[in-house]
Amino acid sequence: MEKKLDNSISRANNHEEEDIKKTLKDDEFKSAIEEVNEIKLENARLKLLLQQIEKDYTSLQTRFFNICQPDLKKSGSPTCTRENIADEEESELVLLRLGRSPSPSESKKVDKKRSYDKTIEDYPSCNDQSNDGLKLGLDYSTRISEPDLIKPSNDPTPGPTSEVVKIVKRCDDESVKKDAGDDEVSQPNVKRARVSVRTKCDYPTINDGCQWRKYGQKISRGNPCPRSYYRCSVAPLCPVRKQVQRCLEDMSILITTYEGTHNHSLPIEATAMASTTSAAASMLLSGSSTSSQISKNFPNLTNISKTTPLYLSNSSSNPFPTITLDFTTFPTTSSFTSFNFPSNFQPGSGFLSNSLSFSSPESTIMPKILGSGGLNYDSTSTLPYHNNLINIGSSQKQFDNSSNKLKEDSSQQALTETLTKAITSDPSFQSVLAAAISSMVGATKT
DNA sequence: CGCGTTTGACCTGCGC
DNA sequence: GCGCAGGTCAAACGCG
Repeated sequence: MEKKLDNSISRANNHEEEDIKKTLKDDEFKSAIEEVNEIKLENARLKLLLQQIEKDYTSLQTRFFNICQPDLKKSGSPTCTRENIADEEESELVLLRLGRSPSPSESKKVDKKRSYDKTIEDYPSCNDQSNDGLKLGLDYSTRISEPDLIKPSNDPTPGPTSEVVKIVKRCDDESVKKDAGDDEVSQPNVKRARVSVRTKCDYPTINDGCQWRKYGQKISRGNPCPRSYYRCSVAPLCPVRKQVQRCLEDMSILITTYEGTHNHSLPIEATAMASTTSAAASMLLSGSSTSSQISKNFPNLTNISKTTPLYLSNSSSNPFPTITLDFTTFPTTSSFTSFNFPSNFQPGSGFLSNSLSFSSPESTIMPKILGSGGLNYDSTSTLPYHNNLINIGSSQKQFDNSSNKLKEDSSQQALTETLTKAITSDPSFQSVLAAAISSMVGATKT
């Protein structure tokens, strides 16, 4: 009897406990839900705050850089730290390298020069090319099969377009030896690459967006037109130089030869030309580690320069590898808005023969290009380095008039795959594409 | 007055 | 070693 009572009592107690537990759990659950909701709200607030901070940060970066740039230019003493500059560049700027960096000997020379020239150490933000700022690296290494190297240059068949890129490559054995003895053995040619640009221009010089200061003029042998020497005046220590000379055969043609690497951020409007010359220089240098290697890779280049009209009057004595870009079909009057890589690069020479055509500055928006199929890289070609056409811009003539029109109908996925394949398989394409993108970014920003 | 251009002198590398 | 040619320097000059 007692047992029964005990059992009933204990049962009642258990029941009570369960009820209590249940209510407690409900309360906990409710409070937990409330807590979670609060956290969610807080999270949303924080997200908004973070977005606001990011926005402020970006705008401050822009303002800060705008303030820093004139300071750099005027006083020559940077008012911003290297980290700041790097951060600024990362968000705002494209640092373009033409493939030349000051050699130690040049640095010494600079030290001896004019009093207002500060030492490179005084100029960390300009000097340090390995900083973390956003740079447009245009390095590329060729993958040429041995038969290609040996392939003779007996067939200087011009490319499909009438525009001619004359690749003038002189590999003076002496300079090669000298370069090999240099401190910068790893990139002996890099600092000597020159890009010559031929344009029809009525003005004394083309407006490439950069600021230049004339420091000399000389009448060179074989051309009565004086050659003018310009230095980049954007930064006091910028080693980039350009020579401007009228073409002897056609006075309306202006030959502008760029040499060196901008060690500073470039104005947006200067990126188009700088990226073009960078890409050209990269193609010229083509990843060969030594001058002799380049000489071996491109045995036909001397023949090309001899068999085609050559407008570098000093080409015979020019010890630097020079690539000449012919833009004479695009009259260049005020600014350099269109440029073209003609397509007569000889596959056997190690240069890819892609034709890069930017025909309109106003349609240079990357998503549009990718989305519209305006950019076409035919990866199905049996010769992946031969006659591939890249057509970027609003003008669809080239695109429509060729069999490439079929590509318009291909699916977006196929296009993406093709692009991916093209980009990953061809380093040259990467460098050209990088130049294209940077110039387009510049065009869209302006 | 500051900045850019002009121009003759000088430096350097290369070929003979 | 010498001469030539390309490239650079720096004082003079001009312009706004």
